[in-house]
Amino acid sequence: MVIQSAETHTHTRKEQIYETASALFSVNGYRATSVRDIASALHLQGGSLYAHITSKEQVLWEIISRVAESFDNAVRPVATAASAPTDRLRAMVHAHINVVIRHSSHATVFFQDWRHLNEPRRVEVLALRDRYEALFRQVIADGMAAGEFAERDAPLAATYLLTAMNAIPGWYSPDGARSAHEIADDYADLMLAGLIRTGATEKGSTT
Amino acid sequence: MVIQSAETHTHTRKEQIYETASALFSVNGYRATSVRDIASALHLQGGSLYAHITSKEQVLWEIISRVAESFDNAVRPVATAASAPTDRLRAMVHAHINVVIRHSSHATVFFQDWRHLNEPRRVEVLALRDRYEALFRQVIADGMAAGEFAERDAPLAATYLLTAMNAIPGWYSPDGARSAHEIADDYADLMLAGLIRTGATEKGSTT
DNA sequence: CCTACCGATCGGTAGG
DNA sequence: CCTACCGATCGGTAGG
Repeated sequence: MVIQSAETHTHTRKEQIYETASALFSVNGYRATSVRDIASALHLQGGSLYAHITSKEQVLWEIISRVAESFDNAVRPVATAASAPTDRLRAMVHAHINVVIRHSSHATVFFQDWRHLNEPRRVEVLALRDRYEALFRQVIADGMAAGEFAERDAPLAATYLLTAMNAIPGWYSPDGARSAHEIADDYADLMLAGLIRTGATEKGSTT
Repeated sequence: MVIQSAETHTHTRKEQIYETASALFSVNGYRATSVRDIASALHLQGGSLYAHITSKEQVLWEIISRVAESFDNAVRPVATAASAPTDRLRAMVHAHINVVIRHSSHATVFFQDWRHLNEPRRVEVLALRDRYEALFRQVIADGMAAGEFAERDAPLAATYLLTAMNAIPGWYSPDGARSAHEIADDYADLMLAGLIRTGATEKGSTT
């Protein structure tokens, strides 16, 4: 076999189900996608899915928990690196946007359908999310403590940045004019300019 | 009768239905909210709603088209004012965030459930939205042409700002530490700092 | 993995 | 605005 599948672990049926479900959920939403929609996209009968899954909600959980882990794996290392806050934040923006675009449909399902998880999992994913977003709040707070960033509301700035990045799958097209890397650069520029101390050289800021 | 209703036009049954539906859609989503959920929140039987509405989707359309109009009414006047781009953009951010917070549930339904509109309306709301977002793209482009803002990707900057503002109902709480006005101020500051020409006084920018 | 089925619920209507 | 109902579809299961 010379040509490999474009997807990552699409060899097993289980993985195919997750990929197909993710694609359908991301476009139509979890509640508007039936188990039979997923099955027929795989040329299966409705009930046949249950040889591989235990419930529709378990599929949702699988999609969401996996992409949550991808975000953490990609961003936590650069967030906790030894470099300056400015450099760390720029690297985090690149890492986050990379995941958001590479796992576009999974990320969309995460952000749009987490409400439909049942109760132990719903609260768990919110905790994971908060723990992750704390990485951004922390770097911004670090930048202020180090004097690189002006003093302002760090959690609000983190939310501003994160919500803008998380909306990218809603409008991004791989055929569009801008690559993921260019978008990440622009977003980091816009954010950093808003944070960095003006008149950093301490001359010429006496307007 | 001394005490008035807290809601705006809650006198007619139709308006009560739209308000109730908006509250339920915004929390659980359009597809996860049944016509009977709306009815029972109003202490009615399921079928009784159809004395006032023609379909569930018409209710969705009413909610979405009205809040879309609210956005336009609030922002278009300040977007087309005679003032400088910097001042106009700041005023637009305030006006937009005001609508987003004052009509929180309607705005959430707009952003999260427009996909569930049927076809003539779905494309219509997308056109309205694009026409509206063009106001932001235009002011940013104006600011660049006037030399107030540095040259960059204006549509991308507009998307960055709009998506961040539109996510506010997802985390904002009226009991929280920050008022709508303070959030608008901070968001405008963060955005404008990212756009405005550095070293505007043309001295001290020779790093 | 299929056929055939389960009870529950969906949006909507008739007829008052 | 209610009672009673419609056909369609839902997530999930039995038994092979």
